[in-house]
Amino acid sequence: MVTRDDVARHAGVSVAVVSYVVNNKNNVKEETRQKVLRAIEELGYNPNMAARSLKTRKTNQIGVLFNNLGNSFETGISLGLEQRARQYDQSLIFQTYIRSEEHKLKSIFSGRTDGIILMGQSLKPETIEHFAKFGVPLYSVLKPVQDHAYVRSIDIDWYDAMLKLVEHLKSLGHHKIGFMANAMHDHYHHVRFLHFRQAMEASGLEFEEHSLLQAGGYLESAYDRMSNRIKANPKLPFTAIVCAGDLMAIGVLSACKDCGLSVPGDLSVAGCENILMTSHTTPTLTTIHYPRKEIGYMAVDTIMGQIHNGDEPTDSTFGFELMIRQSTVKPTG
Amino acid sequence: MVTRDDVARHAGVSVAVVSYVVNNKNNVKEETRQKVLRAIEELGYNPNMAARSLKTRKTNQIGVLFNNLGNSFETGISLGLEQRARQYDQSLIFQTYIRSEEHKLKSIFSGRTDGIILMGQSLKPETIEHFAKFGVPLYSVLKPVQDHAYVRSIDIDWYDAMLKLVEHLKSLGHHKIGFMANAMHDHYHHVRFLHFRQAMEASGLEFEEHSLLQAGGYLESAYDRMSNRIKANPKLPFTAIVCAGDLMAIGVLSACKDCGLSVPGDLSVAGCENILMTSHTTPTLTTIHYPRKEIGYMAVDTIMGQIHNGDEPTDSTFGFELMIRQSTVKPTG
DNA sequence: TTGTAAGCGTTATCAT
DNA sequence: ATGATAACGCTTACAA
Repeated sequence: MVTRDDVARHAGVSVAVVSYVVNNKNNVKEETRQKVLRAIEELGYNPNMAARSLKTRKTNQIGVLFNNLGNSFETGISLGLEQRARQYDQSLIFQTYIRSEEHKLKSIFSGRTDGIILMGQSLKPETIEHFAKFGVPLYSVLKPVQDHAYVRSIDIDWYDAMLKLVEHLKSLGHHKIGFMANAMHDHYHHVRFLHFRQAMEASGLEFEEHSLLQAGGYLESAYDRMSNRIKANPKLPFTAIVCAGDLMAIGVLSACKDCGLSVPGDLSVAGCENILMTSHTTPTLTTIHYPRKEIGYMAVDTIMGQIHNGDEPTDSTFGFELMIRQSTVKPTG
Repeated sequence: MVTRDDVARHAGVSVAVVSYVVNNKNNVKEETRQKVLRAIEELGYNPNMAARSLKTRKTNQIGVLFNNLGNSFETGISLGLEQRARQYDQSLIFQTYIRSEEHKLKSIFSGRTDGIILMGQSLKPETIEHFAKFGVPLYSVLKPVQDHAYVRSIDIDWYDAMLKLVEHLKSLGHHKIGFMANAMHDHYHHVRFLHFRQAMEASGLEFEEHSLLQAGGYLESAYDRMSNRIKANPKLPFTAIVCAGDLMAIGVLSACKDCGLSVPGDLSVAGCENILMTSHTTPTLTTIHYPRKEIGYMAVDTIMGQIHNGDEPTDSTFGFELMIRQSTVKPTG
């Protein structure tokens, strides 16, 4: 490892001068600067980030808490996060969130990160307050189920989105609409479910508890859940189903195909995210466009404001769009 | 921020003792240990990782170089990396690799990472030698196009895989086989392409240059490329096409559908990765199963061996499996 | 069993 | 314009 001392010695200046050059201070004679730059070049010197962080109390790293790296909805958001973070010269340090290991986050991120971006997780108050105490900003993409004063978020207006989707289905003639979501109560799908129910009510439609299908994870579990449901009783209590995640909707599509249920003939299916795949399924999938990249950008902008300017973040919502495609049509009969 | 000094003062012991306790040294009286633990608890203390890294010269962070966070093949590998890294208590710091910004990696990772896992990138020799000089191990999932003595890799045997795939198509009666890949010459698709050509030759089939379709990125660009190709001349010079990436294959499927070309009736299509989606397309996709998670595990195991035991890594290959599904059948006519 | 103190590679204050 | 030097929070001989 080449240190600043080595550079200083090599260039025949003091360690301070090397720092000045590295940090672009304007108080260094051009000649000296060149000498130092040459030394840096010759030795292949790069400042040690750990040492720098220790001294400056800035890490230039932002933590990102995933739920599932394999979910293209979440990676789509990260794509936005990553691009924007790069512009700020910030590195992202990714962690998959596992509730039973939540306490580890405190040590993992200690002195490692200037702020943390969540993806809808409802952290334990104790954890949140730990970070609050040490002034580490938390900001969430996707509104967490459990609200906490220290964690503001950016999301779309799910109530409005669900209302549009439900109204769309209703206008086609659907009155019995099912819903499929991740079973975890603190999962971000829960927010979608709550708003779906409200939208149903506002539309004068009744939602029946047995029309809620819970599936553990993503595509495969949705496929299994739907297949089993159909096999148990091919007569479904709804003519359309909304899936909290697009991957789930694709699993449902696939299950219907394999079980001989025609979509959209026998059942209309809708998703909630507009991941790329949804325009390439057969049939193409009606869904809500979630502006992943833009929201990723805004999340980074916001947390950077918190970190560098001490901005007080607020909850904000971003526009969505209802994408009507082939998977939703008038119910038969 | 609570420091070790605060804890020491609060517990009425010296700073060293706090360190002993934190690092589970066995030379601390049980009573003192309890006192310290209580102080840690009460103050909400967590060791500052930056400071610890500086002293111990271990960061417990591993860099991961992505090409595209939006590609589920790559995120599938990361899923394996992440899971295994967690077991070693290592954090992953993700960077999207951009060739024109490659030099930045040196500073970004300086003092930040104990090793770096690549995903098939051919780094510039200068960059590789920089990390070699400072003893930062580099290890690649996916064999890079450009070989370098310092960068060993784990991958499947692409020649064998392509041979199996080509033989499968040949046995169905295909003699003209097209190939679609990312155009970048240093992209990991290139490795697949080279082995495909060898496999064609070994199978006694001729590969014609105009049967190589290059598409920039992933699903959408593959879709565009294929659509344009069909529109330009619906009579394709091949009866089957192998796509270097599954997402590309899905794009091709979609393009064929939209252009009125039937798969597998008019054209057989195969992929190379077996991402989850490939078993849910219409038709389901013949592809090569790439054991992403297992390879991710092994990559972490290997680099941990390099980091902690100074192991000399070697190139290794992992088993694959040919997944024959609906998208490849006997050519008509 | 516990404490003292040096040092990891920086930055930043204060002299010069 | 440049140079000493004291932190930053931690680990680890070595001393007590």
